[in-house]
Amino acid sequence: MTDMTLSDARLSPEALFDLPKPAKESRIVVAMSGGVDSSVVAALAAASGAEVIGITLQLYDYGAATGRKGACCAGDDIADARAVSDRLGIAHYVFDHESAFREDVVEQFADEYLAGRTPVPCIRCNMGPKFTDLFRMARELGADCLATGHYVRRVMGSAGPELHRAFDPARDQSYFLYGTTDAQLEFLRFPLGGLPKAEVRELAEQAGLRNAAKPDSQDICFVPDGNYAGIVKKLRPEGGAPGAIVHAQTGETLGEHQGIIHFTVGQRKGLQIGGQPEPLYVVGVDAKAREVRVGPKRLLATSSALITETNRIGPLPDAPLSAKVRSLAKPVPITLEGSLGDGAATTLHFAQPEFGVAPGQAAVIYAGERVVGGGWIEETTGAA
RNA sequence: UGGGGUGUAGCCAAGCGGUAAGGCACCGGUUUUUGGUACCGGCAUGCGCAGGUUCGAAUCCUGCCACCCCAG
Repeated sequence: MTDMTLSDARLSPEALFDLPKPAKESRIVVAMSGGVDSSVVAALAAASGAEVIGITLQLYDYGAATGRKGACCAGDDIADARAVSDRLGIAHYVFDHESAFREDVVEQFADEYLAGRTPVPCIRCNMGPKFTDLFRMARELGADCLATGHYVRRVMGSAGPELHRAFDPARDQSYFLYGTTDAQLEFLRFPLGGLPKAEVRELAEQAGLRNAAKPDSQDICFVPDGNYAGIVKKLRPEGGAPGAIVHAQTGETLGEHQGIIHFTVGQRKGLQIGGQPEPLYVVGVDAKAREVRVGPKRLLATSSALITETNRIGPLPDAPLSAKVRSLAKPVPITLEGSLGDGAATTLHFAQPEFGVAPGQAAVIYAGERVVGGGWIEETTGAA
């Protein structure tokens, strides 16, 4: 780690970009958010000798998010991406994708909450603006590949490229990329998937990037100060309509809430119901009745989940499968009932009861380190 | 009106003369490119009010107040 430089063997163009022709004859488009990670990707690409074009998408009105630290793709971030590109001597384009992002990601985000579900905007964003729009632009620019700063690995298998979890499990972002299609994966490169974060920061410093010490992004990029409900209510005021908090077993009304958009299955905090012998968790959200159903933790136990709009990456292996139903979780053993991919609906059975499985979230399916695919959680069945 | 009971933090609640358990809620922190979860920490100079007994009272005594139940 101490002797690391941009000419390190592990950081060779072959290892990082797997180009179809010599680097000197290649053109790499880098998706630059303005953060450290994608900046380092740009630096690595530039060091490979290839022609590099950085692209930054402006996804939302950053005026609204001014002063926010750790946001991606806006304001200072765009300036950072530009400054990094200048320093590296690469071309850099900024495209205004605000309206598309608003339609594909933000509006849907709000609608999901209104329907009593819990969306994952980062996945929608990857499926739409990042891997569809950016993908097309890179193609149009005659690029040989599109490189991003995601912490996942693209590994060549016998049947083509596979998507694998990051080398650094603490950084793995595969949960957010299950929707990647085979065609996209063919063209995509994830140079950081094999590196620990600390090393990436070191590379940023060595390259003299001004955002080397920039905080990691977190929360939702278009939500200033983490108050997602505020955004939803701004877009859909009806989301703040009050309703009852009802005990799922006794039917007793325990309290009132200020809008179902504030709640998600598995949530414990914010119910403001005291005097209970054990904590209460949200076990269901009834959007029609504007009712939040609560109960003890054991009511969260789920034995299976119906997932829809499934995607499969590469062939389904003959190997034990596991799944993550949230970003921060260890994959748990599962079996599938039904086919995976091409948008089919499939039922996923947990070997052991899983707690806090929320409709609207993604279930991402793994075979060991490999991401096999996934889908949106439509409904769940209690283990009781 | 008579008889009985209860009043301890936002809520539930232990304590029964030795200097305020615990749970829920709430707040803060850690973790984290979704929402959450989990973990750690904080949270009554005070026990309905006013007197009294005692070295010492939430705990004993007296009075008052409030609420609940039964009776009529």
